[in-house]
Amino acid sequence: MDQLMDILKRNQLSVTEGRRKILELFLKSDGALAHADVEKKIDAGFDRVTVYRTLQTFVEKGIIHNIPTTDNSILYALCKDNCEAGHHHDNHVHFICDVCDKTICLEHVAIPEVKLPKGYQQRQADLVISGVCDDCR
Amino acid sequence: MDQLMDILKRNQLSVTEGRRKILELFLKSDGALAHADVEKKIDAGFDRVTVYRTLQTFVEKGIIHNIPTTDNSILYALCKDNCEAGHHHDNHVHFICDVCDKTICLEHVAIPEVKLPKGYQQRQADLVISGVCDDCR
DNA sequence: TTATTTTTTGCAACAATATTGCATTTTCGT
DNA sequence: ACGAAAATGCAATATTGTTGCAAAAAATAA
Repeated sequence: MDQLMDILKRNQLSVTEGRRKILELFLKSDGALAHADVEKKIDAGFDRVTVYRTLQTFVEKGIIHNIPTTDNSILYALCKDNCEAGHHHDNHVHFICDVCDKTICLEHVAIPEVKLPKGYQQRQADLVISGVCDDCR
Repeated sequence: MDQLMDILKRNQLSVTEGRRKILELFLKSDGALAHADVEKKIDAGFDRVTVYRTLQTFVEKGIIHNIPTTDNSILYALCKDNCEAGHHHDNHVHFICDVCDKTICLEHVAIPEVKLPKGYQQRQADLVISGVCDDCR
């Protein structure tokens, strides 16, 4: 299980217990995670600040990316292709259930091209679909 | 200018100065507004709590809706068609500029249908495109 | 390995944002 | 105008995110 270390090394990050644990959490959880989720699901007692900084670092390095939400929370999800820092062309489609609040990533769905007004340059596109998931019907 | 009163009445809301002012603000500003924007742009000194509650009420009534963002802020925008409370089929496309942070609503762009997994029911779809706007190039 | 440098962490304090209860005020229907 | 219902303001509280700095851990060099 050196996948964790690989990812961290590749991104020139020191390998620490906190980073390993958080990264591991993302690797084994299919959905997206909010800051609060990360804090809860990690048994070890890491400081809130550490979690904030770790997530921030991961985003900067392009290990994870954040997903738009309509409530004021930030959801983070793993970048499957571990894209280069700075330019993530992750065109993700996410489904948020109104009932159970779970967010899942629809990986196989592609976002069609959208024609933007003149002069607008697209970097990233996120499609967020909300409704009721299969479990909550 | 009884458009304001009309909207409020239609949604069974008492007509108060705060609600009129806030609704007016949305009507005359083309883009989306955050809570902070609303507070700033209203000259009258309304309590923060009132603004929170008003925005919440407007969302519940379907007068405004909120736009997904990747930072942890909530953006509100007017529902053009003043849809029924509860079911807003507002499939909005929004563009967020990475530089100036402005959010604009691309009204003429439609979100194509997306095939969801079995049992999933779509209520709303939001496409958020980020990049650089024409002004910031 | 040990010593030195660099990075990360935890703590504490702080700042910003959002929520709740309750008394007062305003609006609405009669 | 009057009484009932709804909205507001205030204070207190909760939640969430940030910053500075000293201690601890990890990386680098010898």
